[in-house]
Amino acid sequence: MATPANLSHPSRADLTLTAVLFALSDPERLAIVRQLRSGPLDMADCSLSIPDMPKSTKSHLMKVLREAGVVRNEANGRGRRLTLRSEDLDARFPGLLGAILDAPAS
Amino acid sequence: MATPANLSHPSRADLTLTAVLFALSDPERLAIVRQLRSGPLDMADCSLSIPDMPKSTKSHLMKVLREAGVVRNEANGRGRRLTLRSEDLDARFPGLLGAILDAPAS
DNA sequence: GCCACGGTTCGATTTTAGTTGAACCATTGG
DNA sequence: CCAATGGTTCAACTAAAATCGAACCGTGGC
Repeated sequence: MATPANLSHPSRADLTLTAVLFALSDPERLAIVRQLRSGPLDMADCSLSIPDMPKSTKSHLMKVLREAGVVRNEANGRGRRLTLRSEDLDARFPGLLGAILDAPAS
Repeated sequence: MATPANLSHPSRADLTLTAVLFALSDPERLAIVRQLRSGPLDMADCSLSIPDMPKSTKSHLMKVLREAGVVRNEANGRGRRLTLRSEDLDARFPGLLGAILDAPAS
């Protein structure tokens, strides 16, 4: 199951535009999402701009993305598998995720 | 010219995705932008969810939108004319504005 | 010219978000 | 079973954003 307690994810119907926009308005979080575009990734494998970021900070970034419904975070062995919730996002906000991910990386 | 000093607007090339997303991640600001979709509006005419909001607060909302490059704010008589910078946004982030404005109002 | 109107700006305060160490928890490897 | 790995959670702190009154500024009406 999960490492410590199962993490809660909002259902598709509960996604709100403003929460999604907010989650993606941080460069670090956006960079994470960009990495997930090509498929799920183990959390340990997703690289950050600050390589020696404390794990609690990294975990917090993931929490914001998860609570906004952008990312699914499930246990996988002793680590965590991160998945972009593209289908849910596309269903509720058509074209949004694509437009954001296609935008210049800046 | 302007009412008090000319307001500065970022040029198209200086727009950043994260600043735009942040500006639109607030429900009040997003509501303003939705009103501007059908054309420019005098600031006094754009309604807010809180009708008796202090003018300094309203002005601050506009500032965030302006500094992110979402809205142009120019003097017009003794008031202010607000314009959505759709062309600039579309040029730099194709599809983004449309996807956001087409999303459910929530 | 003067005053009311619509807005911006400043500064102080409150609110919200980010950061991080420490404690804790499952899982896997040995 | 034990220790290391990979992550979450909590609490305390710092940083950033929102709020709003007061002072101020152009413009237009009179």
